[in-house]
Amino acid sequence: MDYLVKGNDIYLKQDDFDLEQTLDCGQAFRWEKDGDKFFGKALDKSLTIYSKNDYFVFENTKEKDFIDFWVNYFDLETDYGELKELFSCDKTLSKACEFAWGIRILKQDSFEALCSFIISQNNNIPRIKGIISRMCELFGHFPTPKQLSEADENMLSPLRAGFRSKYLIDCGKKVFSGEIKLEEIKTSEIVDSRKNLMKIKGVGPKVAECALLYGMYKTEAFPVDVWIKRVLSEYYPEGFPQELYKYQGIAQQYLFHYIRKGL
DNA sequence: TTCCAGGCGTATC
DNA sequence: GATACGCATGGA
Repeated sequence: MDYLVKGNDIYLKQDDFDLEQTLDCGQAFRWEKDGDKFFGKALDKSLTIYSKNDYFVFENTKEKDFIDFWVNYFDLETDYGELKELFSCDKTLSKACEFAWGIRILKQDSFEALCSFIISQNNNIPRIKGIISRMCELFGHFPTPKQLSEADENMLSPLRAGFRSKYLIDCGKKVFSGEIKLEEIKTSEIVDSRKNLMKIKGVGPKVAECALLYGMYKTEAFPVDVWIKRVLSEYYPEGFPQELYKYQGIAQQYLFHYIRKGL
């Protein structure tokens, strides 16, 4: 980890990292750009970050928070250069990685990722951000399982989440009661993890896959939405390369960004 | 006005 | 197991 402490800020040198690409590629929904700075939240933490010359500046950040939280959140200990090399064996992926060279997978909190992607269904990214923002405003922070379990649809009406409100409540109830144990799901075999997540109303194959990839860092989880469906039918009619299985979720993120913004 | 968005539950066969 | 349809909301 190549960083230094300067006043109240942390200066980090990091390859394969672009803020815009990482924070605005549809994996997290609580980051906003203001000029050249990004302001965002993850669980109860918040951060202002921007790039300056060869460095990423973590503004007003304690070294302890950087080490204990943000290093993991931004997945700084994974070598994305190595991953991109692995992906370069495939022509389409190679182009996607060239275009979206600075994407990293954010290691988000499991409950936050799960709720976020429940909200994402049949929805567009600006609206997903709006609903999550209003939800955090309503509760004062990202809601806990307990808080969602105690909510009712009327209480959640300010979110304008539509039919997804009842799904959020069911998710809160099942996680809070322990019927769904996210910590166990994190460490179990992915087949079992999927099966368990889908016991929650409003969690189907796509949402489960997103929760696994972004909230539990199962890099083989492969969310297929309308965009990835288009990529698969156009460029991978024979199926996705099996030799990339272990990291196909990360590959998917490069492809997702590429097809939406690069073509 | 109609279509679409990081889908899913339900009914029906 | 596959397919069809409705669903809340708001921007294009």
